[in-house]
Amino acid sequence: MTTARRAILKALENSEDHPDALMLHDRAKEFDPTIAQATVYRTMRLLEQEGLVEKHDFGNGRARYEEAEKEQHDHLINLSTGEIIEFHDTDLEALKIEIAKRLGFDLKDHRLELYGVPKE
Amino acid sequence: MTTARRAILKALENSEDHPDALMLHDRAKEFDPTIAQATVYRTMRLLEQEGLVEKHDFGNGRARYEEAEKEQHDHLINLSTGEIIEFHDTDLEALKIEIAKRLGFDLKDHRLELYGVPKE
DNA sequence: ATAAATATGCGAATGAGTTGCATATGCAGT
DNA sequence: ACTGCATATGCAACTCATTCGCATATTTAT
Repeated sequence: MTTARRAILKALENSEDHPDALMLHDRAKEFDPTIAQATVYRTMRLLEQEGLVEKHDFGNGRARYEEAEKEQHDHLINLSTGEIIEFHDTDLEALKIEIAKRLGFDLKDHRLELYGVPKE
Repeated sequence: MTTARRAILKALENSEDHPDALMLHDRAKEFDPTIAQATVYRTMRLLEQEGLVEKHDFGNGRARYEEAEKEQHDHLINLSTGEIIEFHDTDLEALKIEIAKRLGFDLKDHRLELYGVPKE
């Protein structure tokens, strides 16, 4: 547990917005001004492997991260603002498992993103 | 309509396996041996913009393509083999739209991939 | 406190995809 | 078919996110 890692973890805890590696680097600098980009990348990879963090690709070139804790959820991206909204739907979860089963598979993972614009 | 583009289109028609740009380049060489990578990339971008092709990211670094025609479908990736299976589920479609609506959005696009291993 | 193990910073390397530019090609209009 | 011009191509150089090598610094086990 190093200064750099503590800085990254704090930056992550303070972030509610699915930050990317660059944002995390900036935010972590507040707690460890000398932290390097490479360290952020290395640490995020580690955290992801440990299952403490989830990595997402919302299609903007950079990977985005969030703490892996809360109940399973999916994301809706507001195409007008880029805002990311989390949602959870039990029917949807069940349906995903059911579809995989129907195709002869055990569902191990999945990725669902909805892209939408605000109504009217 | 150039030789290079015809080659790429033929390569694409002959491909049932969601090829990436490298695979398409190789396959297009059969019809135009001097075709360049850059041309494949440029053409795929064009085809995607024209809506003739869909670009997917199945999480292996390279974008994968398929002709945009058939009815809307999602993908299940067999984690054991890398094979990509297409499926369509009406309930799922309806549910996605319904969830977006519930959150106050009109669904414009979505991305769903299931990752699974063969049962038992 | 010391040594062995691990993490860091830096800059260089990677790899997918893009781009600048000079040349080649497709496509009118004749 | 022929000329002109717009567009596409090949090539090599470039971008940008991410990774890596390595010498040094920090942790952790002893």
